[in-house]
Amino acid sequence: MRFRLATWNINSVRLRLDLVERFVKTFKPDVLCLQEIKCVDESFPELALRALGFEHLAVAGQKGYHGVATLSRIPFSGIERRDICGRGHARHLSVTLAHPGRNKKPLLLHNLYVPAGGDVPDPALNEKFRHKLDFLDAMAGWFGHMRAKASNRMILVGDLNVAPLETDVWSHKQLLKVVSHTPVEVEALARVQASHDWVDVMRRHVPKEEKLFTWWSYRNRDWRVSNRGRRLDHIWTTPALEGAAVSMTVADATRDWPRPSDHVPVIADFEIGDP
DNA sequence: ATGGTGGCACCGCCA
Repeated sequence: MRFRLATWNINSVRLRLDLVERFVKTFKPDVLCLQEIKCVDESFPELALRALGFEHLAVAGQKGYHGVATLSRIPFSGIERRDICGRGHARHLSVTLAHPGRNKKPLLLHNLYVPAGGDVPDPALNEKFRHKLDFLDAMAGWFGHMRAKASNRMILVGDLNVAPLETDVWSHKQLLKVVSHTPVEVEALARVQASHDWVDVMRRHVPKEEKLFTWWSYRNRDWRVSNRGRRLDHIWTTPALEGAAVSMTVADATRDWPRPSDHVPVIADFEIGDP
């Protein structure tokens, strides 16, 4: 089973439908996970995306904010939306990809949008930061609980809104007190990662000494020159799929397309064996 | 030390 998987925080799917079309025609993903679609299910541009070849769609929308969607050329079953922190936000969607192989072991794909967390990195002063930490803890608890079960073939993608490594930000020192790179968030994300022994696919392909970003603020005029980026978007797999991601690309060319998202897509090619 | 931009819904919130 071979397929190309992409994840992209699109920052309004309706406004940037043309960018999605251009991305799909250029990079030809088989499965595309979107975050921040910013629309309710009813106004999701399903027909236009079906026309691009994605016959299988799962949408978890919400009015105005957040929202995730998973589009696929590969059939899937078992769509699940999970309200991870109990606030009614649409921040998670998982689908079970059908495996054409003989053993048909399920492959569970999680699409996540972790709360950004506001500006003040203090849970006592900033409820949004509190929510972010709670959300990450809930993720760790949930995946830790799942660990006992048979779900050993999972992929997790999305905007996790945390840049864990020093080289995941343009300046480790200058961002230590900036939400997305504070030690308390990095530790919380590390607990999520440890909860199911998740493998950081992007860093299996790019050494941790090298800078690697997926997001550049709209406030930086010349984003490529100043290069004040962060790696907020991630692709993880369970250890059973370690090595299945044979290549990885950050499609940063999209950041120069007209009216871009502030995030760029991350792409991984998977080759998954039968058992 | 500050402010810089963008989307959606509504006269601010969230990123």
